[in-house]
Amino acid sequence: MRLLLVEDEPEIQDFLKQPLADAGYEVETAKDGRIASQLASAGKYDVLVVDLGLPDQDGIDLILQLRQSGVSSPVLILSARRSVDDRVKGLEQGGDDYLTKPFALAELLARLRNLVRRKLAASEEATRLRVLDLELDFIRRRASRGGEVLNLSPQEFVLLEYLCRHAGRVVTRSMLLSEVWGMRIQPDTNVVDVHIYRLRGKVDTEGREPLIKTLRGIGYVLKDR
Amino acid sequence: MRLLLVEDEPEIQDFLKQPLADAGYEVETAKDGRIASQLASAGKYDVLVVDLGLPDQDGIDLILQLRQSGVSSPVLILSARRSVDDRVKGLEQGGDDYLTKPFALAELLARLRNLVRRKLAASEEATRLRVLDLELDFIRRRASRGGEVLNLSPQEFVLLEYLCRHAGRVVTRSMLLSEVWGMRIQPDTNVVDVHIYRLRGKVDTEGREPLIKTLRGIGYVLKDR
DNA sequence: GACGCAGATGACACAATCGTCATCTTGCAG
DNA sequence: CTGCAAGATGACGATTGTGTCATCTGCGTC
Repeated sequence: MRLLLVEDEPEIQDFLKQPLADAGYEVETAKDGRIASQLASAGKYDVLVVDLGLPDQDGIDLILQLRQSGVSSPVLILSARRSVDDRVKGLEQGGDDYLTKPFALAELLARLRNLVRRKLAASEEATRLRVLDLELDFIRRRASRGGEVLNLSPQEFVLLEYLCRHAGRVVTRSMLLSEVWGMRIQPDTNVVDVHIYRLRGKVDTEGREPLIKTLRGIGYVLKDR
Repeated sequence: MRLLLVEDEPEIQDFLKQPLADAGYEVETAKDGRIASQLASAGKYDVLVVDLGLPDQDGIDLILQLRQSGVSSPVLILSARRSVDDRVKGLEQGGDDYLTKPFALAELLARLRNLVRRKLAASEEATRLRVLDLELDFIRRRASRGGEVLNLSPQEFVLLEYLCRHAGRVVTRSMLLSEVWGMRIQPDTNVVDVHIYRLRGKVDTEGREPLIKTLRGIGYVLKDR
């Protein structure tokens, strides 16, 4: 994890640098806003620690400026300003967390870990979907069951995605036709049946518990437990 | 935004409920761990506010339990326990933020907004990619330029994705062959050239500034500014 | 300015995907 | 138990996607 520490006081820098490194961060430091801007725009940091009291610029302005130029890494603000107003302002203007000095090192570390963890978790959640032993990866457009990759056609993947997003709930033919196939009007067709059939051939292979259930006269359900 | 407030003291509940509603949250409340578990597992909340001092269960245990059962919404801990140890423990065991009582309403609101905003931003970032006026949507597998949707084949999409993820940097043929086509050994082929050609026909259409540049003898670059 | 080669382009063939249809199977009502 | 209708299955043809090859173009060198 790459971390940018923006802090002008050498004592605090020294106080933080080693423990942060011990905690597994690759730490780089900037002692004023100008340097921080340069570093942050160039390198990709996983998290930033910003002291508000900088010699050349207000820390809040620095953060606003970074956000403007597309830096979206989480920012933890470190500040001697303890008032509610200051805290609220910091949190609203692009800071993701706010810690007042004096602070406990352990708490700083815990909060940093959290910022990073939250971001990873959110990405993970947005790009993957799991239903029982079924797993969809939307970035790679790959599905797997029990760890084994399924060789799905594009359409099959979309169909399975829809089923997974509605796992445990009934899905009718007309829902599928309009949502997956984008057919407003629904002519006499059995595309859905055929695709479900093909999908079953790949997902519910012999020896596995069948996940795609038929509800006669209604539609289909994907088992979710 | 749906918010679950887990708090046993009626005064604090009352104190918070209206302001939270005013801030735009649909608030539901639980006065002990059991009720909170039920509600949280059933409904999808965008954020949880949990008081640690519950009558039937320690709040930390509740959070651990929720995480276990797959609830991944961000949690803000509210607590009278002010020690560093308590705060660190709360933050490490599944809490995403920790506010000690007494607290300022404005700060609670600011921190809540932050939790939600962060999560949305991270999802957004993970599922979309923008390079100049080019935009890729990985969930829908759609690319657009200047708002206009491009009709790309699967392979073309993957190629464009690779170019975008390396925008501004040189991409050689052999990089593309191994990363996009998965070819370890690289026979004499011009697939890359052909696909770049086809991609250009859709991305760099007439009247637009060409984004896919050729570096003779080296490879290609996607312009990023 | 001519030449040579990297890259662009156009045409083709093969492969994968997708929707339709005809037929078979099976759950269920009577 | 029987018959029917919903759904499953198998096969086919149209369409689209993808890689190869032959040829053309134009950049950079001499």
